[in-house]
Amino acid sequence: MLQVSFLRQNRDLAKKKLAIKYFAQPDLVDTVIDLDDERKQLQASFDETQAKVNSASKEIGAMMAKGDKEKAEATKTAVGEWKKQLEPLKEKMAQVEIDLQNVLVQFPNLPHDLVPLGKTPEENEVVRTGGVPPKLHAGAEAHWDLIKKYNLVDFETGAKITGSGFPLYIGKGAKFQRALVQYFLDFNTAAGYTEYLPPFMVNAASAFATGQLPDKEGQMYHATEDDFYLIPTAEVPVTNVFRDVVLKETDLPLQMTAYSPCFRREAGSFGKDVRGLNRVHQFEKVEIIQIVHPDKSDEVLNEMVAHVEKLLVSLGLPYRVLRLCGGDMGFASAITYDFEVYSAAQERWLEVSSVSNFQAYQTYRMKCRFKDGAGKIQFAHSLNGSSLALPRIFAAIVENYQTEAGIALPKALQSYFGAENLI
RNA sequence: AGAGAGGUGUCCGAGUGGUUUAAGGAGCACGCUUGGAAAGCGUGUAUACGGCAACGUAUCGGGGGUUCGAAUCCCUUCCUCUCUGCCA
Repeated sequence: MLQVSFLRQNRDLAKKKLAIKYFAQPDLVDTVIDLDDERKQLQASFDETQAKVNSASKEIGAMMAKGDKEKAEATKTAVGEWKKQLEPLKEKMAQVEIDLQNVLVQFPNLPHDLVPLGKTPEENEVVRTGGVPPKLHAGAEAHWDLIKKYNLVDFETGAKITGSGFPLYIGKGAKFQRALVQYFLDFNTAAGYTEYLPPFMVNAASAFATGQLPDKEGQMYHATEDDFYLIPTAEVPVTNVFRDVVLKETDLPLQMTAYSPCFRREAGSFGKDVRGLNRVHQFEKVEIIQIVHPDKSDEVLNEMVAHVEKLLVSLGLPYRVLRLCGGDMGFASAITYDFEVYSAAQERWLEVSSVSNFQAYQTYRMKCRFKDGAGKIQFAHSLNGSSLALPRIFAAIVENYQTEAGIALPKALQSYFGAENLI
């Protein structure tokens, strides 16, 4: 959520930046400031009247103590009049605050200065490329054929149990998932991240704090009986650990990593890119999350990108790093780097990680603050990234490491899987 | 799931309608004292909004209500603990 004070001081800049994100109603910036002016005025007159009520009430107490009943009754009548004035003020103030909030939550985060202009994924900027695409043997297959051939994943039975997009991993396929999760978590904790295993359902307050509500309401599975949401990423529960918390400056940076299944309805993504493991409703992911000093978030973002890059290099997968353009970036992000790995058999790039700096967008929403050296309370910055999402990594490894005899494994994974080859 | 007890500041903890402007204690910070430290003494020690400021308003888990006045009474909801039940 953007801060009113910031919009007030940077009205034109905010509009310009919102345009980079293709936000349709830049004039809502003016609406916010107008509503805030109204709120201030209302509060001033409310406070003034309430102050009179409060001090008169105290006087009544003193009069009663002295036994001056008549005077007390007269004061009561006067207070009654003020309270009548208070009622409409209170209602109006509540309404203005709701209106203000409703407008404010519509704003996406403002893009960082480094964010390239552009609307579509084609306009994302390739920052760098690494690794070498393997030369596959003739007759190399896409992962959806390989997993069937070797009985690693059964989509049909998953569909029977739940529905389409809920894969059933079997045998070595299941064990490989476990190996990947273990490897990723170890890799992250070795770099200083603390491991968390969070709840996989969250309440509405948590979903709101990280920006899933109200923006992505329809993208989450909702257990209506208890009003819980199945998490679309571990970012939601783990970032919310620090909701309504005032940290010490020395607590920063906080580095967390968490494994979780992720549940996404993917409403509206028909047809394209849905084959095999490319897009599913439930998948496994290991996430990294940091809460840092605002002066440090640019630097930390680069560190996190380098960390994920190192992980991909260790898997021997060809990859590229993209800096997302304004139109392709997420709602809450100020700047995002996507990692894509090259799937040799599909001959295309698959997104496997997304690393973002949210700056104070989430922390302001969820009131995650810290007390600086001068004793001043400031909003921290939050960042997160996948390290990594499993299905597409699974797909890429299966495809890129296939041989005529079976499927090999990256060295780093062999001890985790307990064999040199997957098949 | 049922019955009961609770939820107060950084922490412990008092407080069943009116100098509570949330007692008292601990911790922490600063000062005095000291050769140095401890003890002792003094001062300070939540957040948000409004205001240049003085200050005002709100907040005793959340929401709502009664009252001139609510931490205190009522309703509702969430959470914690104890017992019972069920269960991995």
